[in-house]
Amino acid sequence: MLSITGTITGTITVRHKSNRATIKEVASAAGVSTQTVSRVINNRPDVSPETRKHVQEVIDQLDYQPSALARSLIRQRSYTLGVVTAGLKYIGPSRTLSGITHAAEEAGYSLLLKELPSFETNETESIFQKLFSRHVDGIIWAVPEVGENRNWVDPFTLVSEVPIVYLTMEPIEGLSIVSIDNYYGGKTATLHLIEQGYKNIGHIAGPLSWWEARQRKTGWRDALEEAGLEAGDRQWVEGTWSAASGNRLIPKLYSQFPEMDAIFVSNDQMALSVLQYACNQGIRVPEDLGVVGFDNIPESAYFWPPLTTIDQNLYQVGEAAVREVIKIIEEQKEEQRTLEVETNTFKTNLVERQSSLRNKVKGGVSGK
Amino acid sequence: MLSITGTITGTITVRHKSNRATIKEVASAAGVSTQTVSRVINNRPDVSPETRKHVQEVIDQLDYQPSALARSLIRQRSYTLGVVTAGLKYIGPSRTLSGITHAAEEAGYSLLLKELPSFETNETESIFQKLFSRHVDGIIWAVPEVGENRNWVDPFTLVSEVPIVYLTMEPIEGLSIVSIDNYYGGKTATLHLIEQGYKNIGHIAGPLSWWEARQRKTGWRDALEEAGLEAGDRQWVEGTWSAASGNRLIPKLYSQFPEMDAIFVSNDQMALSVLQYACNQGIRVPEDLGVVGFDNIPESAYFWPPLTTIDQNLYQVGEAAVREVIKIIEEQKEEQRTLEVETNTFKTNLVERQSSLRNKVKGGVSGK
DNA sequence: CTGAAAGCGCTAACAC
DNA sequence: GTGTTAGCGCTTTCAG
Repeated sequence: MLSITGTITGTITVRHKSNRATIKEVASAAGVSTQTVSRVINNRPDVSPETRKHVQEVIDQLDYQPSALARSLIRQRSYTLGVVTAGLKYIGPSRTLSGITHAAEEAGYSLLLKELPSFETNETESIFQKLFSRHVDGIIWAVPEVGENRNWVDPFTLVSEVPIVYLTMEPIEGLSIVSIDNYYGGKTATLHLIEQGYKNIGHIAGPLSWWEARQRKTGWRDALEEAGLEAGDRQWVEGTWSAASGNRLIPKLYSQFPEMDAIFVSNDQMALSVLQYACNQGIRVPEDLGVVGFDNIPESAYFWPPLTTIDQNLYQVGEAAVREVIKIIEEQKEEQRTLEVETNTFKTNLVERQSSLRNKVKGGVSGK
Repeated sequence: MLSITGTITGTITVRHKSNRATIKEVASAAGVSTQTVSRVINNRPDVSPETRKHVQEVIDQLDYQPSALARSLIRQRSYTLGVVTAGLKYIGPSRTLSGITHAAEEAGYSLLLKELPSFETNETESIFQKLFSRHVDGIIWAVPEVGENRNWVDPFTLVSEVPIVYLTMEPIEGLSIVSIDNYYGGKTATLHLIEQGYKNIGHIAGPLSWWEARQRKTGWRDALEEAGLEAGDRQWVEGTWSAASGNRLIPKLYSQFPEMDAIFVSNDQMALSVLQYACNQGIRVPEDLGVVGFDNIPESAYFWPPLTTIDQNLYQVGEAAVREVIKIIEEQKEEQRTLEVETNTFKTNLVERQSSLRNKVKGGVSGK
C-alpha cells in the first residue's frame, strides 16, 4: 500500500557533544584515585564516610554514570539477555515479549532484541553469533517451533556457550523449556463442547508445521475418542491462522462434514471468520453451531456472539522464561557443574462465553 | 487469572564453558601479532595475501568472533540503538517495533529494548541514563505522546547527548519526529461518511490525553464544520481505546444524539463493540448506521459487517525512524555542526468495506 | 607489509 | 582506608 510522505525539513544547529564523564575525570575532580571512585559507585564498605560523601557529590555534580560496557568487559558479565522473537506483528509473540521486558527490567537485566524475518529461517546460527559477540549472559529463544526451525543449530552445542531457555516447543531432556500446554487446551475446549451436548465436533487446525497446532489438534482428537465420538479425517481442515484462511475453509469443512454441530477452531482469528460465515448463512450460534476459539484475544469478548475461547497467559510465559534463564546464570557462577534443567508448562483456562453455551442461560457479554 | 504450573525437573550435567576465542589466542595460534589479526577481520588492505589466508583459516578453525563489546569501547561507537516502547501488548506498538527490528537488522545495528511500565511514567530519566551507560549510538522513542509524558526530561538536553528520533508526537522545531497524520485520518474517515450521504455523524474518541486521539477528533470536527454540518459536544464521547469502553459508551452517545446515522470511532476495537451493539439492538449497519474505525487491525475485515477503517502503516513508521536516526548518527561524524532535522509524516489510507457503504453495491468481504 | 606500545573505561589484586 | 599495577579484548598510532 502506498503512503504519501510529508517531510518538513528544518536546518538547525545541534551539537552532539557526547561528553560523558569518565571515572578518571571524577577521580581527579575529587582528588582521589579511580579506585576510590569505583568503590563508591559499587557501594563497597572500605571507604571513609567523608571520602564517600565528597566523591558522591562530585559524581552528582558531573552527572557521572559508569559505563556498563567497560564493566561488562572486565567483569565478564554483561547483565544483558538476548531475546530472539519472530512475528511481532502477531499478538502472541508481542505479549510474550512484554512479559520478558518486565521481568528483565525487574531483575536489572537489559535486553538485546532480534526478530527473525520469518518463523522458518536458517539464519539462526548468525543470530546466535551476534548475540555471543555482545556477551549476553543468557538467551531466550522465543520463537515457536515450526517445521525444522529448531534443527538448524544443535541446541546442546549452544547451551554449552551460554544458558538458553526455549519457548513453546516439544520438551527435550536436558533443555530448559517454558511452554503452554496446548494439548490440554485443545482437550479442554473439546470437552467443553461435549459437555454442552454437541455430538459432531469439527476442527479448524492451525498449520500443522507448527508444534502448537499439532498439540491442539491432538487434544481435540483425543477428547473425542475418549468420549466415544468420531474424529475422522473429514472432520477437520488445516488453516494458516489467518481469518482469511478460516473464511476460505469453513465451507469446505461443512461440505465434508455436513452434520457438524460444533467446531473447535485453533485460534480466535479463524473463529471470527466462522462466526461471520454463520451470520451470513443464517446459521445460529450457539444453537445450530457451537464455536470455541483459542487465544482469548481482547476482541473475542466483543464478537457476535461473544466467543468462548481458551486463554493462554503468554505474558506469564515470558516472565517465567526470564526468571528461569537468570536462575541458571546465577547458579552457574557457584557450582560449575550440574544444573537443574526444567520444563515449565502452564495450563490454559477455558473462558466460557455465548458462542458455545447451548444449555445454559445466555447472559450478556462476559469478560475473561 | 490463576494458572497451574507443571514442572518437570531433571538434573543434568551441563557445563557452560563460555570459552570464546580471543584475538590474542588467534594471533599466537597463527604466529602473528594481534594487530595483523585485527587487520584481517576488518578487511584492511595492508596484509599480504598469504598471511591473510593463513589467519583466516585459524579464525575459522577456532570459530573466532570478535567481541562487539571491546570494539564498542575503543571505537566509541556501539552500532546499537536504544528503543523505548510502551504497551507492547497492543497491536500498534508491536507493529512499530517490528518495523524497527527489520530496518535495524538491515543496517547492521543491534537493538537495546526498554518497555515503559505504562504510557505515563516518570521513570524516563533513568531509562535514558541506562541507555547512555550502554553507549547506544542513537535512541528511538517509540512511546506515543500521552498527557505530560514528553515533559519529564527536556528533549533538547537529551539530543545533545545522542541522536534521538521521537515517534507519534506534536511536531516541535528542532526535534526529529516521525508520525502518522492522524488529523488527516480523522478527516478522511468523516469525509467518507459525508460522501455516503450521512448527515448526523457522531464520534467515539480515544482518551483525549493522547495526542493521536485529539488529532483524530479534530479531523472529525473540521470535516463536519467545513461541510456545514453540526459538530456539537453532544455528538461525541470519550473512550479508553478498549472495546469494553465502546460497549459502555455507545448507549450514552445514542441518548445524547438520537438522530445519529453514522459514527467515526477512533479505533477498531471500540468500533467492534459498536457493531456488536447494533447487532443486539437490531440497528442495521450500514443502512441505519454507518461505521468507520481506525487502525485496520487484521480482524476488521472479518467483523460483521466488514469494517470500513483507516489504515496506518506503523511498520513503515518504525522503519523510517531507524533510517532517520542512523542518518543523523552518520552525519554527525562528518560535520559536527548543523544537522537537518526532519519531521516525517505519513498519510493514512481509507479502507472501504461494507460498514459504511450505504450508496454503493454491497460486495462481500474486501481485504485491504 | 608487520609488530610494539598505548589506551577505550572500568575493576581485581595487591600494596601501603 | 586508599593508591598502584595490571588487564578485560580490541584498535589506533607509529616504528620498522
